[in-house]
Amino acid sequence: MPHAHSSSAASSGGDDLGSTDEVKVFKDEGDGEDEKRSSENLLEEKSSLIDWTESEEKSGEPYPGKLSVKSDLSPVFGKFEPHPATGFNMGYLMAPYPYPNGGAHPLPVSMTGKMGLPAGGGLSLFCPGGELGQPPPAHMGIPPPYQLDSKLAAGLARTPMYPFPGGTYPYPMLSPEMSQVAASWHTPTMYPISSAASGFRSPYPTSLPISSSSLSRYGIPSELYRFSPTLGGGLGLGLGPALVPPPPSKSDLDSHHSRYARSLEKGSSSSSSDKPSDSSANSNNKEQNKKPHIKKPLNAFMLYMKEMRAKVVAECTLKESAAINQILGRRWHSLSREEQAKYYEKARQERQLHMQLYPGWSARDNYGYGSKKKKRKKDRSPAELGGNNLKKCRARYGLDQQSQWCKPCRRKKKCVRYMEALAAASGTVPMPMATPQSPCSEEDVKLEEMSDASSDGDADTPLNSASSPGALSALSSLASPASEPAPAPRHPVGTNPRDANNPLSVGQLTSQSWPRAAPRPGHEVISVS
DNA sequence: AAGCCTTTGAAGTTT
DNA sequence: AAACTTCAAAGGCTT
Repeated sequence: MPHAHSSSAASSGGDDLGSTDEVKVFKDEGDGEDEKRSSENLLEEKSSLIDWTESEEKSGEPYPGKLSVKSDLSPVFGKFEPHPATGFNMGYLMAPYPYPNGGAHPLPVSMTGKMGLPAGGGLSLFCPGGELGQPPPAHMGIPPPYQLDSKLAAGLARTPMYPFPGGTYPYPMLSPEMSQVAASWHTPTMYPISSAASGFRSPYPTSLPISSSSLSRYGIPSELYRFSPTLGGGLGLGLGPALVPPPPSKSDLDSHHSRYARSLEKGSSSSSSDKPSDSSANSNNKEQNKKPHIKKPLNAFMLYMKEMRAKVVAECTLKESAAINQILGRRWHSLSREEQAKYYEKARQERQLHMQLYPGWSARDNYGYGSKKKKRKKDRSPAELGGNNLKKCRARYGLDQQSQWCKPCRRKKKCVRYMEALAAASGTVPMPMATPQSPCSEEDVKLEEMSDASSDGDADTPLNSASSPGALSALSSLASPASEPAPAPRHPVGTNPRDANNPLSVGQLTSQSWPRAAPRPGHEVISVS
């Protein structure tokens, strides 16, 4: 992520751990020190998380003292210290960081009323007890745009797909240990589960011992490993070569690769992935065109997303992956280090297993896979980007009468939602929500453009001019209209954003995934005329 | 049908 | 070395 790098490089001395960089993005001049401390803490913590797994990997000594959570060498990977009823697996059902207003969401009750949302308790904005149970960055003072999806509002009545209340675990017959495993099964069941034969689209229960989940992902029948006396128990210890069962024969792998590749081909649904090819000629062509594709091992966040997505979908009534991913990104940041460590460790094992299975594989192999790789923004010509940006911006003012969104605006929904958020935050009468007559406002357009310019990393774009102290304030005024009181301090003094006891800190911590429309330094507001 | 969106992280490439 | 890019998952949405 270019913006991540740029910001981290500018502020953290290059220790790019990705997720913390933008914590600084919204910092106030006044509390820079605190923020710096917080951010450094984050960097430190996160890097220690990584070091922790890496050092273990290198030393062969399991978790040399940094964390005790892996002291249990149970065959069930991920058997960390059990969480209470609101622990990791289910903890998101309860807002871990209650809002000062006592509600389950960050908006004042009065504001929810203005937004036409149910005021008070039970149902938080759109994501009961879930992501939206976490405070937004204090500087915003408004709920995340995705909360304001009109679709979401329409979906408020949706029955949770996971109706069991927190604390009532759906697997009462299982031992606590197995319950944890079962919990990890829970999410994947949200997805269509292919047959074992089609295991390439397996539910991939990432909390399961890697022996089944990862193997199925890589197309290796778990049966090959299931009875390994070492693999499961070794998971917490890292997978030394001795612990890894002999990989399948080359023919096995080839077969699996092919299946895997087929099942993962863009456009081929999981349901059809294992059907015999209707046309052998077509099949052959495809096979020729697209070499067996060994996918990258999932990183920690991907594993987390895979595990949590369905739950978020169920809770928030959102279905769009982009919005879900934003939520998951925030949740990821709100995880404790132990919780994140679980996923870092899983990811490490994923990589290790992947290495064992595909010794010669390189991520490079997948570059440009299937030639599908779209013409990314940054690959586009200046004419496509910078040169036309202003035109695009102008075009954004045009209305698409058939659509409820501005047609030229890529993040249409967000535009509308952002406007709604602004209206709600300012206490003004919201503009018509998501009606065919609702354009993106100028402010919205500016925010979108700045966001685009930033994420595009397009230095030639006029929007991406040199950084200016005025940009932040200008944007601040956009996010927080003049009629509104000044936003809360972005970072409370002396708080560690990672500190779960610090309710405000979480939102700041997660500001990276917080609204794309949010301002970033280094981008001036320019008027689009 | 192909690509976008959106997230973080790993690993690759480029500067 | 730092910056930048690609790709992992996901599914609704747009073109």
